[in-house]
Parts: sequence; structure tokens; C-alpha cells
Amino acid sequence: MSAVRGARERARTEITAAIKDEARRQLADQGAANLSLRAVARELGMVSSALYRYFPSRDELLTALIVDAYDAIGETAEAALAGAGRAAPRSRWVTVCTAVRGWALARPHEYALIYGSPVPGYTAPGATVGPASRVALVLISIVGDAYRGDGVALPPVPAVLRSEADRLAAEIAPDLPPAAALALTAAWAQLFGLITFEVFGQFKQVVTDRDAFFERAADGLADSVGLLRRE
Amino acid sequence: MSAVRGARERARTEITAAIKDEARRQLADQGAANLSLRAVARELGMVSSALYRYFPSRDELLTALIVDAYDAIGETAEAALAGAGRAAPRSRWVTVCTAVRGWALARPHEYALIYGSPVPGYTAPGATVGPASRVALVLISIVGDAYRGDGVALPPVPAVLRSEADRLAAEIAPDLPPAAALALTAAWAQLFGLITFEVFGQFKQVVTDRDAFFERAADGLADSVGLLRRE
DNA sequence: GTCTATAACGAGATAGAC
DNA sequence: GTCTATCTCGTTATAGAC
Repeated sequence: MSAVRGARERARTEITAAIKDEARRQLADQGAANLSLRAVARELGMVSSALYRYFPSRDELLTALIVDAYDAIGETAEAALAGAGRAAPRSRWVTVCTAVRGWALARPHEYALIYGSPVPGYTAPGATVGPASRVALVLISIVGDAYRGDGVALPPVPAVLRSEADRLAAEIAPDLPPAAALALTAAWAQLFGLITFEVFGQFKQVVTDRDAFFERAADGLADSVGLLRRE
Repeated sequence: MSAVRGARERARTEITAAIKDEARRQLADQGAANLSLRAVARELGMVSSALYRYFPSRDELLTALIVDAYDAIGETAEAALAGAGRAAPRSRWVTVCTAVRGWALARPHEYALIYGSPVPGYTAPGATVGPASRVALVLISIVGDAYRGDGVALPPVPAVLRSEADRLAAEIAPDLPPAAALALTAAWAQLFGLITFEVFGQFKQVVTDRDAFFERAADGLADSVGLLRRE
């Protein structure tokens, strides 16, 4: 009984994975807006109605792909942080940024799914919020370490942003000073600006040595969140 | 004779504009990937083949929309710069950044067309390159002014990026020091990172006072390109 | 010459009967 | 699950109105 249950579960997992793999393949040449359950089914030799046993709608399949992508890029960031060991916060920052960029360049279509244009007619459910924040949490932890260590220098928060900065710090990083939480939020968006421009081709005929360029820019972002340069 | 020619020209211009307007409307609820010549024609009471008198293909229509969008955001930046008069470079920088952001927030779908995910199966022709650089040119001119004025402070360029920075400066801003050209390119991408996160909803439930947040972040970008803070 | 309309192609999606 | 009839699409050829 439980062996049967186990085999069934295993088959279900495998088929679910196959569906997502095929859907990811179609993301590449059709785009998320044109993801079609029927086409996925056809390519897998199934009939479209069979897919509904695994994903109740196209939107649910999309959500699964989005969650997977956020998880994958988040894991990449976490692994890079773990691999950076006891390096200085500034060095860990650059390592993590570079790893995130590497993931994006290797999987441009999955990157576009989570950081590109919203899919028309689709609104992300709450289930995507957690996975979506994993990269940010890694960045927060690095800056948090720095605040318990070397010390950090940041310009003061202007009066109009005092309450915003307080709220931000309270919600995302209670152990960070408000000025750092504010700077971190901006740096987070700016990091993905660099990656997006590269992945989406805006640097074509502009930046040639993109590895070095990115590392330098990520280093600059470390400045903006107050991570001290190694003496 | 020339009056007839004039009337024809006028009609042609009007219809071309109507086609683009309708296409833009469809961008909003269908997305660029699903822009349909037939649907545009139908909505305009024309037959699809008639559209080919105005746009030789669907991709050419897309290109026209992209060029229009780049031109519009570029003109917005140029107008903001002109309106900023003789203010300090740092203040002009923030003004231009804010104007660009304002355009993007007012026209999220056109923004997505030019700074969002690439349209599958479409490759932008060379004609988009010029309009695409107008915002960057405005930013370059501001920093250029600062270099002829107050003076600027930037960290030195690392050895690996020396030639990249030299080439960048030579190509985009011959009157700027290489370090500034490098920093400007990064700030350019980072600026659109901030805007993209806001337009695409990544700041939802994260940043609440987005006006003040953006102004502060744009101010930080001014730092990163070496514009001096007003004493 | 400039335009619009009709009709058609090949490909693909979709809805429903079976 | 399968089949079919009916939709969509981009694009082209062609004919005729102004």
C-alpha cells in the first residue's frame, strides 16, 4: 500500500518536473505571455486535459515556474555566501552579487520571468513573496554582519524619509540602523538594474568587458550600503 | 497638385498615428508579445491588409512603437534638463532622474516595451539605437558640465578596467575622464533598476513613500558619478 | 500612384461533440 | 482521450476605387 503510494508519488513528482521543464523550454522561445498548456501537453505526448491533474490552470503553472526561479536565484545567492566563508563583508557582497548575475546570464528567460515585464493578465499570488525575498535576505545578512563588525559609515537619513527608514528597518532588518536599511533597499534595486541591462541587451555595443565592469559596479554598491573598503 | 499631395500626406500621418495609438492601447492589456495587426485593424474599422500600406510588417510596427517610446522618454529627460536652468549639476541630475521616473510610472506599458523583457522573436534594428541613448546623453551632459565647473571626486579606475574606461569615454563622452564615463554607465543602469523595480511592482509592500525614496536614491547616484553635494 | 477590400495560404489555438 | 469544426494569426496576391 505504502509502496504503491510511494511509486505513485514518485511518478507524480517526475511528471510534474517534466511539465515544468517543458514549460521552461517554451518560455525561451514563446515568452511567458504565450505559455500554453496545450503546447506543453503536446510536446510531452499527453493530452491537454491530463495536465490539469498537475496544474489546475495556466496561472498555477506560471506561479510554480516563478517560485522555482526565485528559489533558484535565492539558493545561488545563499550558496555563494556560504562559499565565501569568513571573507570581509565587502568581499562577500561582491561574491554574492556576481553569483546572482551569473545565474541570470545563464537563464535569461527565467530571469525575465521574475525580474522582467509583468505577464499581462497574471497577478502573482502571495506564495511568491517569500521566495522573492531570498536574495535580499542574503544581502541584508551581509550588511548586518558588517554592523556587528568593522563598523559602517553612511550619510544621515533626511527628515522626510525618517519614518520610511524606520519602518523599513523594522520590517526587513530589525538589527540594522534605518539609514542602512534604506541604502540597502536602493542598492538591491540598483543591483538588478545592472543585471537587467546586461541580460536584456542594453549594454550591447556599450560595455565590452562585462565581467570586470560588473564587479566594479557591485563594489560601488558595497560603498553605497556603507561596507568599508579593506585597508 | 501640391495641395492634394498635402492632403494625402496629412491623411497618411493621421492614420499612421491612429494605428500606433491603437497598438499602444493593445500593448496595455495584451503585452507586446501578443500585439496583433489584425486586432489593431479590426478596432480601427480597417481590414488587416490595409495596414501594410503603413507598416510593412508587424515587427516594423513594433519598432515604430519602440522608437516612439525611446523618443518620448528622451524628450522628457531633455525637457527636464532645460527646465532646470542653471541649477547645480547635482540638482539637475536629480530633476532629470525624477522626470524619467515620472514618465515611466505614467506609461508603464511603453516603459516595459523598451526596458522590460525582450519581445520573443523580435530583434531591434539599428534604428532604435539613437533614440535609445537620449536619456543617457542628458545624464552625460550634466556630468560633463560638472567637470567644467565645480570639480568632481571619483575613485581611480582599477587596472583591469583601464582600457574599458578609456574606450567608453572615447565613445560616449570624449570630454569626460574615463573614471567618470565608467561610473556614469553603471549609474545609468542603476537608475533604471530603481525605476523598473517600482514600475514592475517589486517595491510593493516594501517601499511606501516612493517619491522621497526615489529622490534620495537618485541623490545617491549623483554621489556615485562624482557630483559634489551643495555646501 | 495611393489606397482599401476580397480572398486565400499555412500555421496554430480553441470548443465541443463523441 | 480523440476528432472535428471553427476560430485566430501574419502575410500575400489580386482587383478595383479614387
